[in-house]
Amino acid sequence: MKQTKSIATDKKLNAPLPVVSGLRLTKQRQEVYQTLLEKRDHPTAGEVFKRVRKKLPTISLATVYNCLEALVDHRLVRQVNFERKSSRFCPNLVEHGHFQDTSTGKVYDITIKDGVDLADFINLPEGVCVQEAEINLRGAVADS
Amino acid sequence: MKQTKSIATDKKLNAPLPVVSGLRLTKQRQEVYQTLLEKRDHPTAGEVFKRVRKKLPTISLATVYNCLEALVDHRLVRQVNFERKSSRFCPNLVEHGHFQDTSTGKVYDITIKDGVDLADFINLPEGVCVQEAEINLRGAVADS
DNA sequence: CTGTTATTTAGAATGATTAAAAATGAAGGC
DNA sequence: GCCTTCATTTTTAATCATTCTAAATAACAG
Repeated sequence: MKQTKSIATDKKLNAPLPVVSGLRLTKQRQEVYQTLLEKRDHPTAGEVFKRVRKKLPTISLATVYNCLEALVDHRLVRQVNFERKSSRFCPNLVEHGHFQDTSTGKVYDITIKDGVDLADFINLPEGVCVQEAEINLRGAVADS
Repeated sequence: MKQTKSIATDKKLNAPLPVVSGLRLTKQRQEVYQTLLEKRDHPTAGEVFKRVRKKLPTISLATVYNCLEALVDHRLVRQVNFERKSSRFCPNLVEHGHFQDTSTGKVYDITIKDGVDLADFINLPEGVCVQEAEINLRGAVADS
């Protein structure tokens, strides 16, 4: 029984920031990452700052920006931009798009149909190699 | 001979800004719109400002922003955003996406295959009505 | 444990965009 | 065509998110 709660599991719960070459492990980065995992509502840097401060009251906003940048650079987090508003951050690494409800501003992940490839629906010019693809939708949600 | 150069033709060449309800016709708006039509390289507001000043040397940057906003609001121009960089502007009203060459920063229109619909490749949740769709790609172009 | 080097911090600086207020000009009615 | 009204333009200042700077701190290697 005790065995079922393995160290590995604990690590996964409390320190899930993967060890990646070139990314030094700091408590700020771990907490920022943990915060993104805990509530996947696509928070802005300012929102992440507010949440992380509950655990690390002395963290600075610049550090939150630094951490988010490091996580994005190392492909552990995706940065989502809608219309030059504040960037939002998303720990979902599965290829997906985003939908923003124009009345609430809330952002939701949109999954892509299985087996669909970019080249299936857009005309890519010769010789281009797509490194990042962003699909951002905005619209209304029927209130139910 | 004089007749062949009709008023209608002149208007089309020099004042192609469509008359749209609620959009008052000003020389600033006409020139901004004309500038976007003349060189479809997705200029930023600052770039538009530089170009328009050649025709209207007294126009202000704020006016360029105002004009672009008016054109976008009236759906005569599309605003294209890549990664919180300066917005770019595009007079192509046909549904299309954009590709940015990461080495030059240049932005190109990407056409969507005929008859393809959003719902064909993404899973849209029940009750959502998509009002705007943005497809932004970034990558490299093989030099030839 | 110690040195090296990246990271964090606080604060200032930047850059794109927007706002405010006064001056100007477009469109409709006479 | 002229007047009136209200939107638009202009200049300037302000805002906002984000980035930079320099000093203090903390990871990680050895």
